[in-house]
Amino acid sequence: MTPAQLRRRSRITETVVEMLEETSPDSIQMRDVAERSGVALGTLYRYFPAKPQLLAAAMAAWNDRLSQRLAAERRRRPDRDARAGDVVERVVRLYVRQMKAFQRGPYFARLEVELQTCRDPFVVETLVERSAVNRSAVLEAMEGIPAERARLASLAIGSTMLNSLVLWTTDRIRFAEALRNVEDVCRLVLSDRPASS
Amino acid sequence: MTPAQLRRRSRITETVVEMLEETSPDSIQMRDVAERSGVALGTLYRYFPAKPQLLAAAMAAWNDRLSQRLAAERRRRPDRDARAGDVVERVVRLYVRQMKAFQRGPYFARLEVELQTCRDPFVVETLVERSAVNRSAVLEAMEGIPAERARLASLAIGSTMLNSLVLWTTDRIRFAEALRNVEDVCRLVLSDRPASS
DNA sequence: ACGAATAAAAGAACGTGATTCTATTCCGCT
DNA sequence: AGCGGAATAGAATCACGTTCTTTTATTCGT
Repeated sequence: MTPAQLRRRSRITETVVEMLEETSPDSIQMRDVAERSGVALGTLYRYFPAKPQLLAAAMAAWNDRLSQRLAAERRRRPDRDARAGDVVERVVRLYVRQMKAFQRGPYFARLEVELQTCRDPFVVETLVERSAVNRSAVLEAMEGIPAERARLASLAIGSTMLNSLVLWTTDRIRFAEALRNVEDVCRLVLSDRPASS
Repeated sequence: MTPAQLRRRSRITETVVEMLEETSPDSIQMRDVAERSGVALGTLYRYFPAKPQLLAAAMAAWNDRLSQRLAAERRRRPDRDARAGDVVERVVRLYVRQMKAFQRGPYFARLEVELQTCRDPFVVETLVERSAVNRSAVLEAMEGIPAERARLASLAIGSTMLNSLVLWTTDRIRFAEALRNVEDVCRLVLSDRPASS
């Protein structure tokens, strides 16, 4: 892929990211994406053979942007590092950060849900990659917890986060409740609790 | 609603349930539903103003059928009652049963996921109703656990179940793993565990 | 620097499936 | 009998993703 092509490609995904800041994934049309990113419809389809793949790529771009911001933040304030504080605190911080990002970009939350439930193999592939990256961050924050238990805990927390996003984006709960769900489940699965709490 | 209309309505939903036994929700077409249930397309739309509502109604019908079967089973084998065994056992039994039902009807699993992420207010309404019914069954099985903790536990387990269904239906894990996820999370959130497990 | 190849542009055309509309016929009721 | 609300049958509409066609740049090997 030539540099010009890479530029074109990322111009497209950036356009979609911009659009997702103000509209929902399913009201974004391929035509509009092509137009707004100054590319012909055929070209758009050369780069992204189907809409879900385009959206998945945009989601990945958004994610990368956030990771970079996170890394920069860490350099500035090492006290918020994934190693600061006790396990529960660290993990909560990690997930709360993700939730807050979704709060700022509700259409990204919808998209996340849509992609998670998407059967397109290409999309699944990008999901698997993203979850691998994510897993390592979570396991880092859970350092000190036995592997099997960490796996289960992150499954439970991740599932709760996704479910809370679903409930939030379908107006069944408010964002504050969604956030609290995630925090509470973190504590539930991570804290050693006395035999009768 | 006249009895004839009730009959017509349930003939439609039964047709959809039948179809869901062999095809995925999105390859079910409104035309076919109308035809197979011996009703005109316009009539179908009179009863169900949009496809998701029809699917939601079918899901509800399937659910009811299962609950009835469950109730019958209980009458026959009281040892499997929601009150038999310790808490963990009871809750596990409850969720495993649901998972197995989805295993038998994989397209219902897909539909469940699709409905959960659906924004149509009518669909959300039926979901809320179903979750209320479900909540009471879960709380019954969790008798003896403090209310707040029970709420959290069922949130975590329910979320894990949904997420596992998603992972399964998108071929990211096998059914056995999905099942194990749910069981393991049940144990994780329900058992009192020693301070260093 | 020249002529294939390959990529991009521009936009028309296609296809699918949900939804809506129209004209007609049927039923239950008084 | 006769009125009004269902139901029928099926055509018509519509939105959008996807594909195709034609024309115009680029790229690249030599």
